[in-house]
Amino acid sequence: MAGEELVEISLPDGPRRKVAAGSRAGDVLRAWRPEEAPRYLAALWDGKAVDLSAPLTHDGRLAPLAFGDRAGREILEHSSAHLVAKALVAAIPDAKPTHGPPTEDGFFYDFEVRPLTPADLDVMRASMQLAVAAKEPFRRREISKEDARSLFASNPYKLRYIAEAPDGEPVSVYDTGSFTDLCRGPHVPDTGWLAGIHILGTSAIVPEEGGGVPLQRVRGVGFPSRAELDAYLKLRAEAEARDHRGIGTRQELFYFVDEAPGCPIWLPRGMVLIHELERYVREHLAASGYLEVRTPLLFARSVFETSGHWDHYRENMYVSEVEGREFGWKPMNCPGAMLVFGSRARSYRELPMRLAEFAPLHRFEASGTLSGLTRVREMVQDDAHIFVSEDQVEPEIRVLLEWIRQAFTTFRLDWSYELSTRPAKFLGEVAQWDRAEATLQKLLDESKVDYKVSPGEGAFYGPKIDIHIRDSLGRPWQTGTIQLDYQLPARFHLQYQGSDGQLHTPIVVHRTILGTWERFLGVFIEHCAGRFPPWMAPLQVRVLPVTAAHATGAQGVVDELAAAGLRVELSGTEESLAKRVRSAELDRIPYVAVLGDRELAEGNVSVRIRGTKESRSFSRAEFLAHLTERVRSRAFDP
RNA sequence: GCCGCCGUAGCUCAGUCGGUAGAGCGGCUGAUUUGUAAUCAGCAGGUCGGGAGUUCAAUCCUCUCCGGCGGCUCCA
Repeated sequence: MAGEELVEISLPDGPRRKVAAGSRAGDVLRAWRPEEAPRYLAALWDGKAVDLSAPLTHDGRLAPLAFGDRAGREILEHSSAHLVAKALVAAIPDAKPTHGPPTEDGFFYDFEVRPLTPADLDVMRASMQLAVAAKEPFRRREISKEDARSLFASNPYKLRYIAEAPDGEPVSVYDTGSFTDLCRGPHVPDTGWLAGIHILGTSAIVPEEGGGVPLQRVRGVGFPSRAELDAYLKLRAEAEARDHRGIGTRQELFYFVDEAPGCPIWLPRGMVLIHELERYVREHLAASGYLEVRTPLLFARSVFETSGHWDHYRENMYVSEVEGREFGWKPMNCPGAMLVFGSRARSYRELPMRLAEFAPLHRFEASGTLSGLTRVREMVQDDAHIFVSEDQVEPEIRVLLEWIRQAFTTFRLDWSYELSTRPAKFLGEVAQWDRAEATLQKLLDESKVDYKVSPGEGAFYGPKIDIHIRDSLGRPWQTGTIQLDYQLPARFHLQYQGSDGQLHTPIVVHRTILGTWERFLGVFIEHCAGRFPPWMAPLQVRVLPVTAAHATGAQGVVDELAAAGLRVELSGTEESLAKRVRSAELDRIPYVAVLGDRELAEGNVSVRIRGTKESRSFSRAEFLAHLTERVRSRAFDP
């Protein structure tokens, strides 16, 4: 071994080291920063993630990866998936592992195996903990494709991956104790790194390709330590406490009955939320040249045949038969808007013609997809259809993008954009689609926002820009949408007379801003944890007289605030003040005003503002001014 | 729709290894008149999601239907 070759390794921030060729990445990193090395779980070698045990055989750049790095986290999640596979195969030997990638916030591993029971998971958890304690190394081996084929002879999924690997090159496998998995790697050094592994659940999935054999997916998260897992589980439990379904019940906003699955029953307090959203949107409509219409909920089948819904959306529609004639419950407002535009001759002077409609829509969503308010069968959109000429498309959409920005900022939501393009089932011509997609893309680029492109996800009549917001558990939901449609106006034979005297077909921009009241509120309730901004709060002020002797004086304050249009109520005095304060706090009421001898003598109110423990003294006039300002400005916090 | 789990009082949940059920909160009544997150006492609420089967007996076991939850797929 004398006279061994040296290779030059460049480390982050510049230092270079000459080390023996074949030195392990982990050893070089440890020599470089011994105190931080225990956090390193893998390495980047010339930009490619490798095991710490990877030999460095040529000159190159080396950098450490820790759990805090995106790539490092993915390696740990992926290694956790391996540990799940090891545990599951140990528990159920004929299980066939398929693949187990990291995801945005964890990992999953899919298996061809009988449905898993909670007892299976208990067995797996115990076996995983044993493996963690044993610190079993992830040992990489490179073997020929032939050897791999015989090793995985009983697993068609692995055989397919082997077949897809380049010929003539070895494939890598990793041994973890007695378990061997085909895998490109890299992995954490040993299972001791997976002390924070946790199975979140299992579900059946139908693989995209393959012969329709359902697979069982085990989902989980991995952390380098138990403490980090506990912190994650605590955050998750807090997120679950914000679940809009629980808040809806506790605050009596809405509920569901078995007899109307997917159709929320809105209670008086929930209706306040809807009315405030409507008011908010209508203010914008009034300021932006919209006209509001109302069109039928039921249309004869022929209308939907014209619109294309009958061919393209029928499986999601409710249909009724009356006097032998088929009617469809509208799943969208577009057909009605088309009829309104076509109800008489139109001039270019009427464009852009912006028709808004807040009508109940019915969509038959598959039973398994329903989910509280976020996925329902009866919904109301803040919908509008804007009829424009070709040169009005871009300015109109620019205004919409700006309105979306403003609206979601008001609600302090994080939103993201998605550009969805031509689906497999589509109307019209490819060239027109391409042009429409290019227009939307250009406008998004121009507004300098990040967006994701989702090929094939467009509506059947046109491409769209969708807005997504996330619920408390991080699940994304589509809300606002801007859809560019060259198809429906033509199908409805809509025309307007241009300044050139010729007849032209208008283009339609379908758009919602908040999406549907239902889904928007579902997500927003979780976002604000039921602590609604004062302008939305079902009850804005509760006035608490200290004793019955103060009730009359308190009523005066209630009357004063109510006269100013505020939602205010007087509490009884049957319960202790402390109890009533607590109740108001639990009801998430933004302002609690206490009136006793002191306040009545001085003409003040003691106000407890939601989110603060101490009360603040206001004169009555100050309190009213404060409230009306917060409400009028639609401030997020009281 | 698919897979798994779940369904007990208005809400949150306990319980019965098969012998028709209990708590807390909420509600009602009474006493207390209260100074910023729970005053005390009493009372009323349930054919244990629906139906069928097994059994002397089913809320509990089996089947089925309905609904919910987590995923898959789909979507505002």
